[in-house]
Amino acid sequence: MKNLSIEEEIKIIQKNTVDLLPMEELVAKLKRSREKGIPLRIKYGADPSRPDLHLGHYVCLKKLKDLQDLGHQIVFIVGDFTAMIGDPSGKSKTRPRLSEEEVKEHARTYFEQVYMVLDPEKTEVTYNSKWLGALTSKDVIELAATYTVARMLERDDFKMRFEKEIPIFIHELLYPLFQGYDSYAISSDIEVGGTDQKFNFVIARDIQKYYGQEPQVILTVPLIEGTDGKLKMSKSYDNYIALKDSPEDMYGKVMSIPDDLILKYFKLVLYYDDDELKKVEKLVKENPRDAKARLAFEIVQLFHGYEKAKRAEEHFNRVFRQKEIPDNIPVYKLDSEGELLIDILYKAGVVPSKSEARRLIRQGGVKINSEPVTNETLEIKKLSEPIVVKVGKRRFLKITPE
RNA sequence: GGAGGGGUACCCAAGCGGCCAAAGGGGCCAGGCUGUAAACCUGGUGGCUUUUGCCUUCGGGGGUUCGAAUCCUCCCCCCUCCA
Repeated sequence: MKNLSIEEEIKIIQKNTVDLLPMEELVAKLKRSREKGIPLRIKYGADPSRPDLHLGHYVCLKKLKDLQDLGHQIVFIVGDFTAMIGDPSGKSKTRPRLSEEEVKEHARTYFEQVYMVLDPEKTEVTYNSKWLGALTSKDVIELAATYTVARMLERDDFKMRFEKEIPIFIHELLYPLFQGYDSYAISSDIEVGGTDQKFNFVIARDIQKYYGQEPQVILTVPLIEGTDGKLKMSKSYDNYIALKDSPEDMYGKVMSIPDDLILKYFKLVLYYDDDELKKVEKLVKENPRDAKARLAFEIVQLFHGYEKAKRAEEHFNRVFRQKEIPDNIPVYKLDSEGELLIDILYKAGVVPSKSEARRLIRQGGVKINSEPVTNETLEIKKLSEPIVVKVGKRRFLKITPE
């Protein structure tokens, strides 16, 4: 990697980014890094409020991996202090603040997932409570004096909330400043994040300058839409594909994305280059379903390996294309007295309430051995052999005689 | 500190004494058509109950009333303008 030209290195860094600026500063940093043999410090801040990392995070992690492979130093900041504030970025609401215990717990599971992509040996990890917790009121006031309210309110999400008369709390205005202070605290050379972070990154530059430090370069990666194809992938929209999803779930979720997202996923998740993308584009036009199946396979393979991807694919074809029954389904042992079907579904946790079970039956969404159930009050009595109940498209329950 | 507007189900939003488990839209779920795509059509969307029905819900507490999301009162919260 060391014998790349700066142009080549920049090309790698630039791949799949939205912003990479200012370019001159990046060039200067890279040059100096080479001359002095000191890697650049790459900041990645994580708010440990949601331990489930998804493909949206992956796009970012992959970029960090590029930089790590180029020999730069990833500095991973767990925002344990800022998590107690709640990042207002892209939010329409104030985020709940986390307790210290929650943060610690979340941070642990966070790393498990991060190290699916990054090399733990080469990743520096730190917590921002280390320096933010040490600031005195006087320090905080000094920090707050670096920015004006008007500039802070220029931000899209604040502006939107302001216009829609949704509350903005003072602590939320402080958030970008603290995040900027993080950059100063670790001497960040480049900060990496989604495009929704751009504003925070820009503020960080000002703060670094204020404290007499060379400002960081800003690198943003695109946000990807979730399985609904509309909103950005996020746990709160429940449209995410988690890195920890089972191979089967992951495969199925990819298959449910809208067609016009296929190419984007190939590009951002699988990192296809332009030539490869052209071929995929052709396939998408000719046969979108196959293109998506390939996408699903390759994404599962990326996180779970070939064998499991293969199995996930077979599972999908069997259950959803041939409408057969999957092999691993929950089992419910029937009471010897016999029980109402709705009670069984409720007790087995297949439906959240008995009313829900009733509704589903009424609408033909419940099948026993492929036959729709029409009787809401169907009672399951002694069985000579197990029966399989299908609820909706993907919920199954096997009921066995005692 | 003053004046005004507002808080309704997952979200937006109507209702402003009984016909309100609460219009409409979005989302979501199920069915149809499909490729677990999109679009479209149909139905559903608090809980319990076989139907009747019962219970809990309209920021929170008290009250008026045969009866309250709707009226009164106190409290909490949000927004706007003025200071």
